[in-house]
Amino acid sequence: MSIQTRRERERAERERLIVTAARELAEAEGWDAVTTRRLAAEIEYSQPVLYSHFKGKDAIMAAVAVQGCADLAEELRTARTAAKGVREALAAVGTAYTAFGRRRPALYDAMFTHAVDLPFATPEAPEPLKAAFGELLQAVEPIANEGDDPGLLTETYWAGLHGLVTLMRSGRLPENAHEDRLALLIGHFTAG
Amino acid sequence: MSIQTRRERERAERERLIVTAARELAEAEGWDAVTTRRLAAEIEYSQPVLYSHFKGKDAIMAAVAVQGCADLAEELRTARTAAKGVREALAAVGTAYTAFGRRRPALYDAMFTHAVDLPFATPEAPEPLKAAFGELLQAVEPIANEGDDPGLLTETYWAGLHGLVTLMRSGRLPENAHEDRLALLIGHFTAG
DNA sequence: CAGAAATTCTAGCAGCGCTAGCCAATCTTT
DNA sequence: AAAGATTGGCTAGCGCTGCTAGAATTTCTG
Repeated sequence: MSIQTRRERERAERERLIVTAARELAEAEGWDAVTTRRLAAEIEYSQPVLYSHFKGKDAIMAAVAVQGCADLAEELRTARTAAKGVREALAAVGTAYTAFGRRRPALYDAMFTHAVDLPFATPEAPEPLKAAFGELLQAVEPIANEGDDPGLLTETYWAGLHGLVTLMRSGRLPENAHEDRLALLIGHFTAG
Repeated sequence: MSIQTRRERERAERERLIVTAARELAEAEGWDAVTTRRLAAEIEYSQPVLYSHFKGKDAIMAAVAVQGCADLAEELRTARTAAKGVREALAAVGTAYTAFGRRRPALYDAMFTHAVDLPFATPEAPEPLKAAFGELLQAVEPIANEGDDPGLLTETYWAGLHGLVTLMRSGRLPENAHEDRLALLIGHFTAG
């Protein structure tokens, strides 16, 4: 029993090592640099070891994405709780969200851009995903007009933020006017 | 001279053939299926011929994206001009945009998701890109509050639409509530 | 018709995700 | 404590990718 648990503990630790190495490598050099060979070298094991933990590279990215959602949720929470009013909270959360996307592009891509086999808008979604969405929801809920579904409104607000981040990051929207666009988006959501 | 022009004409025709084949293959089986070998077989030439026309696969995708923007611009124009009022026009354009993204996902990805080496928000941007954005702009402009930059407002509206399309298509937003979210987005932009 | 020039093809490189099958270290049993 | 069983990691390699060098063929020129 003790030996068994020690092994399981070591395995879990190595799994965390893989996910952390993948995230750090992706954040440092982009996901293109995260090859299974490179990742294996980074953790000082051979390639097949990765496949004893994860089904494939996509599953590793999914694990990184889940971890990233926890980070995002925390940052959103901090921003939201520090804001004074409901309008300020919505703005703070929006600013924190887009800042996260710009500061950690590779992580953001794993979370919200890359095609990934994760249940999102369902009860089976991993806890960190629901937590991140929940932070948005708590910021949006107070400014929802009666009759509006807060969940749907949050999804729509999220889509706006996501669009801003991705279009800007791919060079389709100029970076310098980001603050103005964000203000416009927030303004149109708080005005309603 | 005549021989020269004939050759150039044939070359241009083959280039169109490549772009069309790439688009059709992508729309039929997804971009993963568009390998240089497969594409070469499709146009009945050998692989290196592709590289005499385009710098690489990404350049082919960029060409497909430009073509796609022309398509989108046309559909947006149709939707906009058929609408009765300014609010209806904004809604019609938004609906047409998201419908385009859902109906032609591979094309949409090449245009707005895939990292692509195209000048977007500059005067040097290809004409079809500016045309597509121009359609959005013409729909947004009439509902802009005074003091708001219509260009920035259009970019923000675009971001909202883009976010809805991409998050839904990647399974992060449930498909069934799309109409409701779109209505919310439009509503918050027309309410101003 | 022969030489020159342009164009297309064959063949191959390096690297990718992923896996079969061997080998060694570890645990169990006598 | 030695022998057998089992777990686990490694080496090597498959089929594929985007891309390219250089041979070969076709086309035009003198």
